[in-house]
Amino acid sequence: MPTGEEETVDHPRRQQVLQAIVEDYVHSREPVGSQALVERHHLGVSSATVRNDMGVLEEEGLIMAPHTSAGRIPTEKGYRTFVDQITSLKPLNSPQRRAIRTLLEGAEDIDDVMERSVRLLAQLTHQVAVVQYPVAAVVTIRHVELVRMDEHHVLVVLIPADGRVSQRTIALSAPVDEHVVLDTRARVLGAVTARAVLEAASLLGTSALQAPVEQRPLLMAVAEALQALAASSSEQRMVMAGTANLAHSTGDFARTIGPVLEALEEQVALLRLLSEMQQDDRGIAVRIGADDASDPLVETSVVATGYGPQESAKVGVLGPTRMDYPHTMAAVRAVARYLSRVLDA
Amino acid sequence: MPTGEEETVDHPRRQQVLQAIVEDYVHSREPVGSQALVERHHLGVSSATVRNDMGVLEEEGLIMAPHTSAGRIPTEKGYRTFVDQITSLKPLNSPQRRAIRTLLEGAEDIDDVMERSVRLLAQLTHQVAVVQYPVAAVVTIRHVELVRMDEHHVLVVLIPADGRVSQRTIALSAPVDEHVVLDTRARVLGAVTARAVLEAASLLGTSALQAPVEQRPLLMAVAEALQALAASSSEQRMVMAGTANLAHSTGDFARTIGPVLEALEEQVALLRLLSEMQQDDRGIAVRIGADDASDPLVETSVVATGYGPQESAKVGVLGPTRMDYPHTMAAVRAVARYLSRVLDA
DNA sequence: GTTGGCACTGTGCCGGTGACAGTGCCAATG
DNA sequence: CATTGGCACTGTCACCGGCACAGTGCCAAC
Repeated sequence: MPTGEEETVDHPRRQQVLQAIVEDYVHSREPVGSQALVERHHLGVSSATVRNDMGVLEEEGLIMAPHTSAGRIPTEKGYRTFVDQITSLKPLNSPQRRAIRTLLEGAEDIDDVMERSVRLLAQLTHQVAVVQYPVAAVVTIRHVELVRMDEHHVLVVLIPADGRVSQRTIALSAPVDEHVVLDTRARVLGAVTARAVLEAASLLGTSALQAPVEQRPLLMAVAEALQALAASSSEQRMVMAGTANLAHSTGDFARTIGPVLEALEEQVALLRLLSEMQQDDRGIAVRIGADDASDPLVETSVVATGYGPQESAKVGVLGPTRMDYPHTMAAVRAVARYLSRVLDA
Repeated sequence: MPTGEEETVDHPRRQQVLQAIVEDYVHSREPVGSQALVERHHLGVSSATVRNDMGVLEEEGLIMAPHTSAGRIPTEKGYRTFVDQITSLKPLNSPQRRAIRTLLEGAEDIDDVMERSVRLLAQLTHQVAVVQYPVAAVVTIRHVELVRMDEHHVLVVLIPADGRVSQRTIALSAPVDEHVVLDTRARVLGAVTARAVLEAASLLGTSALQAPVEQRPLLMAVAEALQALAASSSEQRMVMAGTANLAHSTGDFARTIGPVLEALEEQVALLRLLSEMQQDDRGIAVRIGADDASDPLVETSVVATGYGPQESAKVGVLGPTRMDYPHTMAAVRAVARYLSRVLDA
């Protein structure tokens, strides 16, 4: 990096100008000019000086002008450095905090908690909110129920101690009798109750060899099912709310709403995206725009953070790149904290 | 009704004109004029005659002109009579039928069936599709599991014979011990297994009186929970897909997309709407537009039908009033039939 | 009842014009 | 050297008149 050119990062006023541009643009949705800047923010200089600074900022690729004689709007890189220079998030105001507390503490079960959190976050940020179900830690099995649906299908219901019930249907190539299912059920119950899920799965696999031959296929299948349930259990589930907020963002974004909605329906991809995002030192991950234009999430940003055990489950917000980052980050963090607290209790 | 005026319903060519207008408008999204009409559809008359017919249709409120010298577009009432005059739905073409069959028959469990159906229907119609979970008929209880979460909360898991597992957390005012939960669990299991859900609930309520006093509050609560589960079980759940298709509908509808998305998130209201719709003699219910403008679903239509036992669960499609009704109706009916078949097996 | 003809009308599409906002540059200043 | 006021330059937008166009409504004729 040539030392001859001064970096904006080391130039307080230019930083301030960038910040002012971002704030004004986010709030007005219109390109912001030098004069409007000196009026609204009391930087102690004239508009000409600001123009010079804006020229430098444009060279650095932090802002751009839609056309020759218009104001400037932040680029993705501009948002990036704006977000990076935020050191402290101002906490939510007390009515909002109270809303979070009363809402989340009134929840009845885990589904209710998820539902309420995601709605709350959507309302707080006026964006699309997503909350991933917390990962089931290593929990012990409370009960396993086998239900014979027809001669080729048996339903496995897994009830762990934490109440996060899950189920899976297994298909058998050979028909299975009701009494075989019942016998197997008894054997399974005896073997796995009070054990950890994964441990139980392998245990069943080996114990299948000592079982009567007619139970073996079913036992093997149950072991497999348990393994699958343990692996892909509810951390692959998520709830979402506030998609209607996408419609509020006018202008260009209205044209990108289609791809975004599609992306939101692909929950698998969305979950992957959330878990791949790297949290920064503030404990919040912010993804701004997309690297290539083929990405359905062009012009949209994601603000996310973890919560729960090891912050492994994600809670996040998705909206246009032109969003109120400080507020969104504060809201996401607040909801994540309350979620962690509620789940811990 | 004055016999002097002839009703369009009894006037074959006017019906034909209405039909042609609807078809052209749905496909072109532009007001359709008299000349274009005689060119594309071979009605054996001149454009002037068609103009006369259109005049009558407009008087009857079936079509309207956006302004003096433009073509006509159907009104909601126009769509209504258009839909009503459809007597037979032409079945889907064979690739589409094959797609339905292979997709639905490859499903693993009930959730998978729902998920696949709704995606399929969305893709088939290019609209938003919704599928309600089939109502649990009067099924017998396979198993009930009680899990003590903390001293004030117990999770009730209900496993009916049809595999439609459901759960509910109950809150107790007085703390409850682990061994009380276990004892109660045994009592509940003995009392309710193999009984119908509702029957079991009332049974528990009465038998609570003979139980040890420390079990009574829990027993009562469990009875309540079972009752609630039976009433509001999974028929209150639904899946949805294709919201991105809302964005494709350009023009005015783009402005109505916000309220529609909001309405879609209010699943309770949506389910109520679906079940309140009256199926006609073809077995399909079509709601066109909203009666009053305050309804979020202005300019949107719903095509729905029932499936499963007594056609009690609903499957439907939601889109702009300007939609391809015959095709949508055919697709909805086809998916509903395959759903009924798959669930029956 | 149907048809050709014709006047009428609202819309969309130019091309031109003026107000406006905001820039870039320059010369002057501390 | 950073800052400043001044000024010419330049895209955008809104407005306007004219014009082609699509489509209607009406009428007289068949």
